[in-house]
Amino acid sequence: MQSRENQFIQLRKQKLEKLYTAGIDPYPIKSHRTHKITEVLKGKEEWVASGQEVILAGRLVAMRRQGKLGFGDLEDASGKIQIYVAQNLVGEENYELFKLCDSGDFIQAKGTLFFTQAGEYSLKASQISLLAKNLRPLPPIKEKVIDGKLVRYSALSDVELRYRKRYLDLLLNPSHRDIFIRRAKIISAIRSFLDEREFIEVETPILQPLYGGANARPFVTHHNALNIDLYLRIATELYLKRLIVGGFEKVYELGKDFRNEGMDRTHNPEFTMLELYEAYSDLEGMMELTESLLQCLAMDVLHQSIYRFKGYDIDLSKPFQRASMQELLKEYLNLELSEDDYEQALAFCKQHDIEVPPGSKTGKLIYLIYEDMVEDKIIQPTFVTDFPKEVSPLAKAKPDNPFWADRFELVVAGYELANAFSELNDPLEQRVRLEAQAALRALGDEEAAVVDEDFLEALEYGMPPMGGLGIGIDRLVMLLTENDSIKEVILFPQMKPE
RNA sequence: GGUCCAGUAACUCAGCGGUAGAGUAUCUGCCUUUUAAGCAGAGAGUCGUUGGUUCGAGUCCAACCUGGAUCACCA
Repeated sequence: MQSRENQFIQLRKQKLEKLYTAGIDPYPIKSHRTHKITEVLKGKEEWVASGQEVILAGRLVAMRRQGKLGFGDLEDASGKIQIYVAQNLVGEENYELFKLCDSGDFIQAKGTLFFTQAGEYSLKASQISLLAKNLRPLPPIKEKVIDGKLVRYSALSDVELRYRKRYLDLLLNPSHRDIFIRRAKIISAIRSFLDEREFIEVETPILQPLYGGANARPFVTHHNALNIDLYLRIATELYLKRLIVGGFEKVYELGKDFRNEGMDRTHNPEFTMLELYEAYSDLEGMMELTESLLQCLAMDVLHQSIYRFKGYDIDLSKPFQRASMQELLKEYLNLELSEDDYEQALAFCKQHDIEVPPGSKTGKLIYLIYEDMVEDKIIQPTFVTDFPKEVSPLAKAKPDNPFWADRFELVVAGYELANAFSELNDPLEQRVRLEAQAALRALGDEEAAVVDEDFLEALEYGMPPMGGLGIGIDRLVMLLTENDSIKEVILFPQMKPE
């Protein structure tokens, strides 16, 4: 007994045979499109009046045949139009071809534009031809425009199927296509913004002999010719800084990082990061840059600076609020902690079931409390400043109190969107910090950083003072497309094998 | 990893102890201005998997698989 699906496919294959018998190539090498559909959708009356013949091509997404005439909906990437195919216009032979067409086929239709009796703007075909036969029926989608709103009577909504066979999702759910179009616009706008400010886009190794620049467990792979293990990068930071040592003043990289950790609504094992470094700038400069960038994205992509996300009105017009971590603990938890309050901080963690990794000192505890109990409550764009130095091994300490690092994270709608600091350029101090991380590793913290001697050597040659900024692009896209799952903004999210 | 929810026809779902259902899709017939086309008819499901309870299991129970939500860790 054949599966139902195979029976569907068998039927289509029988049609293929009929096409071959009729001497029709179901997969011809050339198409002859003269216009994109969107082009004929502009100036409809003029097209109709001119009687100009056009050839449109696309996927047949719906068929309404009735006797010796029929209608179909033809869709290309630019739009959708109805085609009208009548036997007395295309001829008996060509009409037989139309009868062998299924929804899902790619076809091209030659003809002129007109309005049907029902008033729908359509292509009146003088000839149709097949461009690519569909063998596997698409899930049926019925839709109708009521009061200007598109009503769908059924849709591909199975989340797993949507992610595993993303092409079907994109094909059948046009609004999901729009998410990725917007993603592309965001990335393109970021590039323009940085290019205009004279940043140089660079590419640094994804395969690295040592990993660094963040706290995370890496993926390990093996290079056969060198017979060494290599790590997939967890961040681009240490290589970009080497470039500043090498004389570049403004660099950025937009690319994938890889972290061997859990997956959930906000984490995919590979994700897209923007990192940039600007010599002679500082934290203030990074704030200005971040504000301007987000403002620019809001206007270029959203065309407005205030928009709804998860029921909140998010206002991306600058300047953003600023608050130190200490101030936020006071504001949200009525908790006053400073560098000497280890016991108090520890007690608070225990009281609120916050897991404390071995080797944690006061700074780590303050950071844990903030992350656990404050971060997700911050809705409007806020620069959270003054992170404990203990959790910022690559950032400069604040001159007035070296317990704190000159660092900020930008939090929007409870998400950490950007992370920036005045980059540590003192090679001896950097060594001490990395060795402290190594000590944490020895205590069992698998995410603590490793000591990168080559990086330290580069710093010894001298690196100017500078500001650095990292922005998680997937989360940014989530925010600007109003999605709260990272899988919705990644075309092919990581899934368990079937 | 913990907890909760879900998996029935190609799609969306109903059925929750007694012979597997609907709409759409598909196939056949009719139909020259339809548009969720229409009318008439037909075919189509190991009811996620494996066990168990029962005279009898999509239906109850258990385990497992897959996914989603949520909590814990991280961007």
